[in-house]
Amino acid sequence: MARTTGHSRPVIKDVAKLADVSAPTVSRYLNGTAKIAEDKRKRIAAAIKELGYEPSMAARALSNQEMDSVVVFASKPDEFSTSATNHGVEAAARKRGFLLNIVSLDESDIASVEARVRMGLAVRPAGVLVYEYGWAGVEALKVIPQGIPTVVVGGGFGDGDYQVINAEREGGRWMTMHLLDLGHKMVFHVQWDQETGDNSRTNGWRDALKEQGIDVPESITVPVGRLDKAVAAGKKLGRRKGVTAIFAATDELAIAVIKGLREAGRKVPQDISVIGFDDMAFDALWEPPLTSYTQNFHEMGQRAFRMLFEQIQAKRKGVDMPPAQVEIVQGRPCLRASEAAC
Amino acid sequence: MARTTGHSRPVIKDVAKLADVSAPTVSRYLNGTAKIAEDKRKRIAAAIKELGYEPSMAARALSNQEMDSVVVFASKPDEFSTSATNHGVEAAARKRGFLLNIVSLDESDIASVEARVRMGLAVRPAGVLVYEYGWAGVEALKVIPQGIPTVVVGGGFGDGDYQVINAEREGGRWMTMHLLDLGHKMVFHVQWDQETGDNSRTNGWRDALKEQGIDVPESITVPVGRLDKAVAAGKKLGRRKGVTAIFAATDELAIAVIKGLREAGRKVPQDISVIGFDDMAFDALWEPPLTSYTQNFHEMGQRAFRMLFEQIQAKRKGVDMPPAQVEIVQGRPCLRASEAAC
DNA sequence: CTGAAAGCGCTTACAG
DNA sequence: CTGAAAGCGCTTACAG
Repeated sequence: MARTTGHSRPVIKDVAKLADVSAPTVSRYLNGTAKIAEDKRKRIAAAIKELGYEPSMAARALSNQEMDSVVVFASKPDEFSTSATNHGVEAAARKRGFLLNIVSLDESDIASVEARVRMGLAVRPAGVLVYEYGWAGVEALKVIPQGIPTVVVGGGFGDGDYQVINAEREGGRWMTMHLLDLGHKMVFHVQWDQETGDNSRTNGWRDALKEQGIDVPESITVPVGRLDKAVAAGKKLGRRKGVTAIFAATDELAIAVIKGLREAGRKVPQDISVIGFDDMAFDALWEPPLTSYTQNFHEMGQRAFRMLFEQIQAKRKGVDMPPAQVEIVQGRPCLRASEAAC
Repeated sequence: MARTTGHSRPVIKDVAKLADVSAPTVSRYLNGTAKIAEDKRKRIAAAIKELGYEPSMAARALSNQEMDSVVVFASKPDEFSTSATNHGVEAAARKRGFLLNIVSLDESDIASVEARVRMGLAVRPAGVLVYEYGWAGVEALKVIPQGIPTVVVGGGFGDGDYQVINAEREGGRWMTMHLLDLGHKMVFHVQWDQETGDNSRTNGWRDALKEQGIDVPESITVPVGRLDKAVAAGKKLGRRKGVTAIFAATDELAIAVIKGLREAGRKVPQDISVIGFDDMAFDALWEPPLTSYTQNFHEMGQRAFRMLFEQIQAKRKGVDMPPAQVEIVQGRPCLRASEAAC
């Protein structure tokens, strides 16, 4: 024998003995994998309760060849979108008795992405969720072996067979259209200078303009994180003729642009309307209160888990995988007071 | 036999066979638990590499009676403090080959806290971290059995044998002192109407005032989340004689107070200085740029894991637990332009 | 509906 | 330094 046993926590055998049945029967009871005689059911239930028995996930995992858990590979761990999505995933997973492992993919070169994926997979999770908010998610997808249930969260269309994405492009279109409806003849767009996917708010801006037969100008790009440059861009816009409406790709950008506009002597929203995107906590307190668009990351997380769970169940039952699907989670405009009719 | 084997992933036996040694030898190699002849080491290393072998954490956990993982019980999953701390924990855990499980404790009644703790413990994690930013953390602590390595994160002094907390009280003292140093004779304090622990910024405010021999007034409380009430409180303060400096317990509160002050016709910082706490993303963009105080949650998370890991190692080696300890993580003032000399 | 047996992939006391 | 054996706590094919 390896070491002394001295159970501190009850194991299935203890339950079986107390209920006067065999361990497999307890197992079947627990997993609903066979019918159990009513009297035995009762005795088992009572024994579990009396002992405070909780099955060992490790033992179960060893037997099942996989854990009742899912791992999320998160490309931008410090962002609100990530933590809100995580929370949604966790809530949905918990209902199914699944545990959540988080492994972050930030700040990593490609080699390290692979190492982290291997590490996350070492527990043999039943499935994985990859957040494709950043490039690291894309890399992770490449090294995750086939056959393990996967859903891609937050990418563009076509990045995976199973995806849940937010209606970002639609949101951008909506916001732009809103400005157009207010009578503005043109809406300018300021964005960070980084690649955006197909499903981007920026493309939504283009969609709206095209829909109205307006020639789409170049968007104004600002080096990532350089708020001062965004202020400068705002100032420049403020001096330019014919600028009456601006859709900023993020609230931060909107605020910086407003600052620049003021430096150029323009008033918001009287002279120029400015709206943002993301609905950050401070928007309502801003002067003027900033109109924005909110995305429902918590909902995304929940749906992503459910989509993953369907695959997991199909795999466990040995039936066909559900058909490929992409779910789109709607967001919602938050109208405040930073825009006005033209 | 239970089911057909058909190894998709290599197991220790495969490595052993390829390296022409026994499985226990591979195990000892992997865990450094015995000396291995040099030639065998080489063969084993080569075999592992060739096969792309990764030990099964589940099997290991079953044998070791515990998993190489830690679980965090997070009382306020949606807050920045939580996700930043998580990230720090995860980074430190990863270096030790430990996985992180997150179980959130929000929105739960007491009964559900207990169920979640049981669930989190079902994997037999090597240790647990409980975030005591909210009451749920306190409850969780009550139901976590003795003997499992635990560290309390973000509570007050004395909430556990092992704690890491931020220098919040000291931060509050520092901020208040800063205002006093600028020549203000009194500093008022606005806070949310919720219980704050011993280690609170509010107590730091009291500390500073007392230190300077100033009678400590009642702090001004605002119902949680009611920003409009905070604006009203600011307005009231603006009309009151002799108010020259306000330390708001959070940046949101500071901004709302400033709004109220302006409604009362006062200028910030010319007439009245206002500073916040937490250093939120928008502070620098505010008008005026808001002076605040930043806490290092990422660092807290890292230290918390390391403190936990020491206990885990002690327990595994069977040596004495490290002495009880509380580590304090320093924050840092972020001086901007919302305060001025009196 | 139910039990005895074997197996999941590791680790460790035991005996060289 | 190293191997054969037994055990960790479950699950499942097999045979009633």
